[in-house]
Amino acid sequence: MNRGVEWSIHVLLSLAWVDDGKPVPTAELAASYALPVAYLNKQLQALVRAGLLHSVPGAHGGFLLARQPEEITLMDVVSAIEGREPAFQCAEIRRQGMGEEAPRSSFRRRCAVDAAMQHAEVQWRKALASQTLADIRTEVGRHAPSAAKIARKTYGRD
Amino acid sequence: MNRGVEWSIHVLLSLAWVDDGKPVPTAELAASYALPVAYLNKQLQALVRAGLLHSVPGAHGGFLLARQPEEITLMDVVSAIEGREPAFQCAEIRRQGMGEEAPRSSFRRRCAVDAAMQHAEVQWRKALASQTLADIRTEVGRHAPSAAKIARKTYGRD
DNA sequence: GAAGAATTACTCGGATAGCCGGTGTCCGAGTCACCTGGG
DNA sequence: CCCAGGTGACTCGGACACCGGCTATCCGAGTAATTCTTC
Repeated sequence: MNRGVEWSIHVLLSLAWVDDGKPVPTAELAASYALPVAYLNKQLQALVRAGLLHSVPGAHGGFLLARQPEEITLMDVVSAIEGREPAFQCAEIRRQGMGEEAPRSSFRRRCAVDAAMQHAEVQWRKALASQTLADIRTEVGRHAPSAAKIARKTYGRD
Repeated sequence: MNRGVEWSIHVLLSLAWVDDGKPVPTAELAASYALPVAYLNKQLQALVRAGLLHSVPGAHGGFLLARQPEEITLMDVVSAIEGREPAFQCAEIRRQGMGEEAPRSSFRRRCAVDAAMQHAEVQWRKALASQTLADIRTEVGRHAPSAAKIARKTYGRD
């Protein structure tokens, strides 16, 4: 899985903690987690295209959440970075070879291998879609209440 | 996801259909699905290392199942080809930056982001582990009963 | 005709290139804040 | 003192290299069947 997924989730969490209406530039976000600035910016652009972030160009610009944390799921983040195509892609190799002896009707139904693999992938997607940014924010706040305050201080919001 | 996963599942299914104790060479398996012979052989070697296949060297050699189809899950196949490391790997970037201001105790518990991602991945693994080769064989046999016969004929077992 | 050894054909196994996508970097377009000069 | 224009700095956005892993291929090691020679 792409590295940008982890980066994106942490950055979105930071933006959820700040939440003062002012955009946060990539440089500050990158410094918070010791990440390469330009490459993180590339990932954030993907989040903008996916509608998760809103970008403000120009001086004192930056990024801010485009939706409420309750409306952003982990599935949204993964889809934005990794794309929406399934990891397992059936190439229908069952149709090849076999001397073309199999009757056409055999291929009416979906490939059973594909169905089984997609079923597992759906379970994964459902688990990701059921967890929102707000959920994680709450979970972190329960065991590390200082995280939010540190975030605001790091980004000079206090 | 690696192409070899799809290939492996179909090949293992074919071997489950033949099931006459005689090994099937890579060349015949590859011809069945119009796959590159040498590369398929490489994937099958991975299945041998994982204990799913048994290889017979020399003339009239080939591969045969090392376990009963009921004892081979899709998780086994995916692990054999893709490895056992999780797709999402937490780099603990939360520890970086932030000016090292966060108290050590904050990092005692596992990273919430990692926990959430791993939870989803576990759902995926459970779905894969719950489906065996025998299940898929049954499913295919229900809607395409000729598959088994064609397989045996293709590999010259009739 | 039978037995044994050499030969041949066949198959797995690992070592060796090619290529695509993720990773990382750099520079230009656009925007805002600040400074300066004039009224 | 107030305002307008110009200047500068800052940030996003897309275009340009680099690299590791998947993809693909080839050749050697090992084995079984076959053939030939000899008794």
